Amino acid sequence: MAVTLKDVALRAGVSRSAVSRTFTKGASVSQKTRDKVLAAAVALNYQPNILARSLSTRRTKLVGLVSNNFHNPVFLQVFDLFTRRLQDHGLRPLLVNLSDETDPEASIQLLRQYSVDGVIVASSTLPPEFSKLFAEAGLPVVHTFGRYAEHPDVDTVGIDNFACGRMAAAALLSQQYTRIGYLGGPASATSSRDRLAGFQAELDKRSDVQLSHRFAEAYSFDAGRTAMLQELSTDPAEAYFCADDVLTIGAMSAVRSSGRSVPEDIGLIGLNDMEMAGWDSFSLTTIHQPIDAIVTASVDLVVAKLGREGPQDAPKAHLFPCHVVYRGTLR
Amino acid sequence: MAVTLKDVALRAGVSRSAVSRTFTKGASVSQKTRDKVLAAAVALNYQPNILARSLSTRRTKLVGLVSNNFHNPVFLQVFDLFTRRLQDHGLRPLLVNLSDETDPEASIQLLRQYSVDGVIVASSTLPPEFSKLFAEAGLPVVHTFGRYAEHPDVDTVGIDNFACGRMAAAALLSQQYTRIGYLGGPASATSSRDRLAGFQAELDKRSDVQLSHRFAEAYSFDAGRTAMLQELSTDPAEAYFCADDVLTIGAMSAVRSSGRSVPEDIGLIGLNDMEMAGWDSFSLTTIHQPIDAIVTASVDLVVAKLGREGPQDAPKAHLFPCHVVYRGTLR
DNA sequence: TCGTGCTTTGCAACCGGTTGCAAATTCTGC
DNA sequence: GCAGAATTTGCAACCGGTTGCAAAGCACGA
Repeated sequence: MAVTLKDVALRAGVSRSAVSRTFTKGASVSQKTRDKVLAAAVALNYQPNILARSLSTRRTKLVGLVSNNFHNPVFLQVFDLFTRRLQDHGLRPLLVNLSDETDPEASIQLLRQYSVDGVIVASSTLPPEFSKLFAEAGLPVVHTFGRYAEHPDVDTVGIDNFACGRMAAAALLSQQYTRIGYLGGPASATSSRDRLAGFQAELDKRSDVQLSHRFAEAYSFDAGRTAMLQELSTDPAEAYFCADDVLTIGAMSAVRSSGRSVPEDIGLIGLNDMEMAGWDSFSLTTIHQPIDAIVTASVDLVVAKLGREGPQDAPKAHLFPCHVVYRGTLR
Repeated sequence: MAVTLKDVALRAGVSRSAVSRTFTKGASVSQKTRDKVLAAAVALNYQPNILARSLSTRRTKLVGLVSNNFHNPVFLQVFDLFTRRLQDHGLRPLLVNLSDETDPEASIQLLRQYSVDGVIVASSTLPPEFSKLFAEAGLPVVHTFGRYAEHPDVDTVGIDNFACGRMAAAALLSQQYTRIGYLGGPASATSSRDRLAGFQAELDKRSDVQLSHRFAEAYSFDAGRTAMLQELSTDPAEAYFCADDVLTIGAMSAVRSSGRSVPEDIGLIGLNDMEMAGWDSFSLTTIHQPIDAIVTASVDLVVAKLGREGPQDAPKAHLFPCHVVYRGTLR
C-alpha cells in the first residue's frame, strides 16, 4: 500500500541509501542522482515515514502537551499558541488530557512509549512534583504556568503569583477598600495558594484592613459562582481578588443574581486578562498575564533542550511581568 | 539509554520473541516465561516502543485531529471531549492547527508521514472537499461538524444546518417578528450558507416577512460585533438569527453599546448552546447542538473504520437533532 | 517405553528507514 | 594519460519491535 524507500530506489534505479540521503540534508549525493530520486519520489507520491526514521535518529519531533485545564476558556488560546509555535519549529503536539486521569505514571508511560522528544506541562493546577516525574523519567520537560521557585526541579515558565497577589492588593488598597476577600481556585493548586500568600503579605501591612478568603472547587464559572453565593449568604467583603478571570465572571454572576451590582456594591479584580475579560458584558478589571510571551518562551525553551545532547543546564524559573488592566469592576 | 526488548530478554534469559509475545496478548507464551519476562521488565522499567511496533503492525494508534477553530470557546469543550473519547479507545490525538495554514496538502503530508491510523477533521468552516483529500490519500477520515449531504464523499457527523435555519425561523415567527435578519459566519463556511438557506426557505413562506442577511468575517466575538455595528448603522431588523453563539454575544455587545437593549429593541437567537450561553450576563436563546453526542459518534465512527481492513462502507452523514433553548434574548 | 499431538520456543526475516565503511567513480593537477 | 585526492555510491548492519515456521518440549494413552 504505502510507498517506501525501496519503491523509490527501484524506480530511480539507485540504492536505498541514495534515496535516504536525498531526503536527509547535509548528506552526500550528486545532483544527478538527487534529480532522479526526486523525480521518482514525486511520481510515486512518496512520503518518508518519520516514525521509522525516528528509530535510527532517535528524534520523533513529537512533543507531549499535557494539560488538565480544559474548562478555562483562556486555555483555548493557550492551545492555539502552543500548536502554532510548535509547528513553527517542525514539532508536533501529542495532546494528553489529564482531566480524568489521576495517575501521572500512566501519562509518563504513554509519552515514553511514543518516544516524544520533550514534554510541555501546561497547567496552573498541577504541582511541581508532577513535572518532576517526567524529568526523572529522562524526558526534557518544561512546566508552563508552573510554580515559581528559586531552584525549581524542572524548567518553569510563568508569572510570579506571589507578586500578582501583592499587585491585586495594591490595586484594591488604592481604591480605599478595607474589607477585602480573596476568592481562590482549588486549594490544592499552587497558583491559588501563592496568589493568596502575596495578597495577604501586602494586606498584612495595613492594620485597618480585614481579609477573608475562600477557595472555589475549580477554576471555572460554576465554581466561582457557587463560592461567591456562599460569601454573599453571610457577610460579604467590599471587594474580592478572584484568582482567575473565569472565576471572576462566575462571582460577578452570583453578585448580580443576588440583586447587588458590580462595582457599586462589590468590587472585583481578576487575573489573566483573557480575551473575554474585555467584552463589555464583563469589562473586568484584571491582572494581565502575557500568555503569548509565556507560550513562546516555553516552546523556545523546549526546543533548546532538544538541541542539546548531554547533561542539561540546571532548571530555571522564567518569570514574565504582569500588570493591572483597569476596566469597570472596581469603584 | 532506553531499555529495549533485548535488554529484557537478556535479563530474563529468554529470546526476544518471548519478550515480544508476553507483551502482545493472544500470543503463545507459557506462564513460566511470562513471569520471568514480566519480572525483568519491571526491574528494568521497560516500556515497549509503540513506534517501532507500528512498523510491523501498521497501527500507530495515532489519530490526526485537524481543526481551524481555535477562537471559538465551544471548541475547548470539543477538544476536551475528543481527547477523552480517543483516550478511552487507547488512541492518541496528534493535534494539527490549520489556522495559519492555507495549504491542506501540507497537513496531509504531515499526517501520512506520522502514519496516523485515522483523521478527524473538526471544523464547521472547512469544506467537504478538504476532508475528501484525506480520504483520497488513503486515510480513514471523519468530518465532524461537516456539511450534510445525502451521499457525502467522507463520513460526516454533525447537525442538519438547513433544518436549524428553519428552526430559528420558526422561533422568530412564533414571536411575531416580521423584520428579520441573518448574521452568518464567514460566507465561505458551508455551515453559514446552509443555515441561511434553511432560514430563508422557512421565511419565504411568509410574504409579510422581510429578510436581510450579512456575513461576519469569522465565527468570533469581534466579527459578530463588527457586523452588528454595521447593521445598526443603517436600518436594523427587529430580530436576528446569529449563526453561532459567540457571534451572538458579539452582536449583543454591539446592540448594547449602541444604547439599545436585548431583547426589548432587538431580539437575538444563536446556535450551539455553548456553556457560556447560559451565563446570566448573556442568557442566550439559542439552538442547542448535542456536542457530546456528536464527538462521541465521531470517535466511534473512526474507531469502527480502523477495525475494518479492506474496502470501507460508503460514506454516510450522521445527523443529530437540535432543539431551541429559550432564555432571554427574544421578546 | 514409545508414538502422537499440542504447546512453547527461538531463529531469522521483515517493517521503513539511517549510517559507517570501503569500493567505485569523478575530479585535480601535472 | 596518469597518480592521487575528493566525492559519490552501495553494502550491510542497525534502530526496536513482530511473526511465520520449524524444531524442541511436554503430556498423555497404549
